[in-house]
Amino acid sequence: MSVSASIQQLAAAPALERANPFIRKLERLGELSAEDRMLLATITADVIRVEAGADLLPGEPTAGLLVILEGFACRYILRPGGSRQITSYMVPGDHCDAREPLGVVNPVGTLSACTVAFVSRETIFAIIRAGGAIAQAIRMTTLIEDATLRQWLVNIGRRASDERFAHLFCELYTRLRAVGLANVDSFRMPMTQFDLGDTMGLSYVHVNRTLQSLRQQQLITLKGRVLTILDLRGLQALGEFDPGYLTVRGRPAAFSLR
Amino acid sequence: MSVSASIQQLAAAPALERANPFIRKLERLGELSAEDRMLLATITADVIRVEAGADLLPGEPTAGLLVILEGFACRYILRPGGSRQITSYMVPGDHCDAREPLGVVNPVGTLSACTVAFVSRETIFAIIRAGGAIAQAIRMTTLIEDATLRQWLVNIGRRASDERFAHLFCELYTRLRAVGLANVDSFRMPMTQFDLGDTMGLSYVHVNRTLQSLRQQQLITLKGRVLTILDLRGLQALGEFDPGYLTVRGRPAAFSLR
DNA sequence: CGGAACGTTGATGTATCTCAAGTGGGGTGG
DNA sequence: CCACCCCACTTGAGATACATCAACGTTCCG
Repeated sequence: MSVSASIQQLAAAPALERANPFIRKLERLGELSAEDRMLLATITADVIRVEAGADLLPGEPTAGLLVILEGFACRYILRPGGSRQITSYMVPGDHCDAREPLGVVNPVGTLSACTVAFVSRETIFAIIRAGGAIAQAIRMTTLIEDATLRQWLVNIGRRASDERFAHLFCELYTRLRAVGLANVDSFRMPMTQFDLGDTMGLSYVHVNRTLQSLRQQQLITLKGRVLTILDLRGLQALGEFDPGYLTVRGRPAAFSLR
Repeated sequence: MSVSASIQQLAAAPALERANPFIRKLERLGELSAEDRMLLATITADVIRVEAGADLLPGEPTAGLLVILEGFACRYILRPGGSRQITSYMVPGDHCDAREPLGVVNPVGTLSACTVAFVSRETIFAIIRAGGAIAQAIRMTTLIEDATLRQWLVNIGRRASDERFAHLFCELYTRLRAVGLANVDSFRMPMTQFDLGDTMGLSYVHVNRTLQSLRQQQLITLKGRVLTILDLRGLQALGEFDPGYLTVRGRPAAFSLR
């Protein structure tokens, strides 16, 4: 063993924390202590690997929190006729409540192979009860999710197809950058055009034509599931994208009503 | 003063509670004690009257909770070009957080004249902290709102215009019945066809034609801002409406992650 | 009685859907 | 290593739901 190897080993724990997108996300939303980060690393250490196109819920009946560590998942609703509406994307670092307290289920499916952690109900309740920085950060995520959902409503309800994708790509770019999963101008986007259609309320044929239009407008390239943003300003302008809804304003309040 | 007058006075407090839609809504979502109901009546006693077309936020900078007691309001998002997307309706009994912790505002506007109560941040925080039935019920409302938003996404993203309205009318009927503001087959629906268009992502002209289609299908009548449901089963079938997302399943969990 | 806001109707344009037939690439089995 | 296959992507043509523009009717209120 060389000296450099032992140095690497010493640095291993913080490096793992940096690689854990759940920690990376939450530390932007609250002042996490070293213990908080350690705790988050511990409770998400037990992971499951699932393939693309799998349903994650209802899975573990006693589970409290489902955390995506790698890959893309989504929440969706199926219509009786079979058509599907994706209601949110879950990218690494995102989580959702694995309970179903309402009389209707909102399934979670994978859009790519995923690494997922389940945090038990008892564990997460204890953390929430303690009311520390983690609890605060998790409350912030629910506000951001709510705002994101409302933005999607504007997107689908009021914007033309190319504007919808411009907005979506800007949102994904921002979210993925926040957890270190986007390069300067590109990121991996594993969903199919079929999935994109179910996200935007469009047919997959029209998705294809819209993407071609965005390519022709010199805004993006998309090849082999890698999206490259050629003109970020242009894409933001077309999608009317303002990242404000994805970030907390100033110091987060000590309490949230949720 | 007659005897009957004093009897009426004796009965006044419970009668007021029954008339308070905030209490009526929350008591369906948690086991409120008599003290809880009294407390809710007290904290919403200080009301403001606002006309239609007014903005409610940002209004009281220190406010914690905005509660609609009479009338319809909505949350909406304006696009730079001026077009509007309504992201949720607020009917009597509904509330929202009057804070704006995110870097983007989501205004609340009235769709009719409204009676509104502001509950101070300190008051509501104390209630949330105490963790009683009221806190529990309020947490449930956020779950229901989230589920409702996702249903709207399906509505706008995947359903034809007549199906959208069928779903919306079923939802409103269910919500208004829960607070005693719908008759057996009709309720007051004060928004204009313009507002309905901004809700469903449709032009107001198409709203008008869609409503005519629903009338022609013998499903509803709509005159003078009163919607009458002629065929509830038919309307539910057309809108694929399942009220499950508006109700808690079984006994609400003692804790919610939110 | 007049005006403003809301609702209705018609004509025309267009974004998006549906149906249908390819193309391309990456994995698998022979 | 090649052939094949499957799945995603692409392209074309025709249908349609919805938007836009413009005019007119109606109701309500001052």
